Amino acid sequence: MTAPRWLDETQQQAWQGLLVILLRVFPEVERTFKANDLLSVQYGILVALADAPDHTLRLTELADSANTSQSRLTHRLRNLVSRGDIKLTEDPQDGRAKNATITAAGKRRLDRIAPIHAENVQRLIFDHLDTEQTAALADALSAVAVKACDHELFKHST
Amino acid sequence: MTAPRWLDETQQQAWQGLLVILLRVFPEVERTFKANDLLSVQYGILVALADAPDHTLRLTELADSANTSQSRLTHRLRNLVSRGDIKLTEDPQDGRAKNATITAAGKRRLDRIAPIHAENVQRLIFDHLDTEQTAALADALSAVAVKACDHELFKHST
DNA sequence: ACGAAATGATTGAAACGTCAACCAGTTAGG
DNA sequence: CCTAACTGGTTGACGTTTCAATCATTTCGT
Repeated sequence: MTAPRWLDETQQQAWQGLLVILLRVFPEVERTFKANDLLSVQYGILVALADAPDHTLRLTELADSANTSQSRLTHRLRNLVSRGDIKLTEDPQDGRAKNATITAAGKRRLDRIAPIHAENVQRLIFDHLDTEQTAALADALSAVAVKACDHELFKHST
Repeated sequence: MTAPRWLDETQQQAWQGLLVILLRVFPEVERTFKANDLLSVQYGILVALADAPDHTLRLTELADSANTSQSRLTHRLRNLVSRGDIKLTEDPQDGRAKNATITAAGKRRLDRIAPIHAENVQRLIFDHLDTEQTAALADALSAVAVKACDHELFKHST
């Protein structure tokens, strides 16, 4: 085994910032969603479908778009389907697969909540950053995000 | 009501990055903690105590240091105490309050896991950023974090 | 074509987080 | 003093997340 790669001071500051956002900011965002009978994950699901061609996505693709596990998707889909925000249809090509489609009602709910959510994010995050900081943040975070979506990364390295 | 403050393209990119980190990277970090009989929240608790003068903190301060609610702290403290990583003592000054102290065993567990965690964070986050990006990230995130810890922010504005 | 492996999706149990209600001890007002 | 309001902390119930096990369907190897 080699020497531990400790975080330097700057890295610690960045990591601590992420922790604060995870543990303080996101829960606040979640509370707003809950006040509108939604979870942030469900919001992500609705957004992914609204942006998809034909308002439809195979469940596996949907899970990937919404950054969730399949099982979490199944669980969260339950209420959305029973409530009529999303419709499920079996894929004619592949007997295992299902397609999810956002309904008009689902689209309406999304449109109602989206501006509230946007305001929330502005208030909690971007109101405290100038243009340069925001650009730098987008640059750094998307670099990390791109790699995180390369699933290779998660097959523990040697 | 006024016009919605939609996120511009850069802001969306930044926000999407945060979501990927929340929904993909943090769970991966959490799995590593779990493999060592710990939750990330508990790790935060142990770190806060290890860094505190006398290895001791009042529970309210501990909750704040670890970015958790009091009730979550209580719940997560249970195992840590019963397992001997932390000791609770009643405050002599204030009959309501309690102090938490990290024990030698707790410190040992922390020291065992810290390097694994550091390696994980490097691999998942900082290995994909150069020095400038890391500095910019630290700058922006800590600006957001500082504000998030001003609790005023969370008393929904008018 | 036939069985084995892989894929798409669901299930259920156990652990976790949240929230509101609560208890106990302390502070402050009259 | 005595009670009301407040603070520190705990509890329990409910909904969510995770994880491993499962089922059905499709693909692959030979």
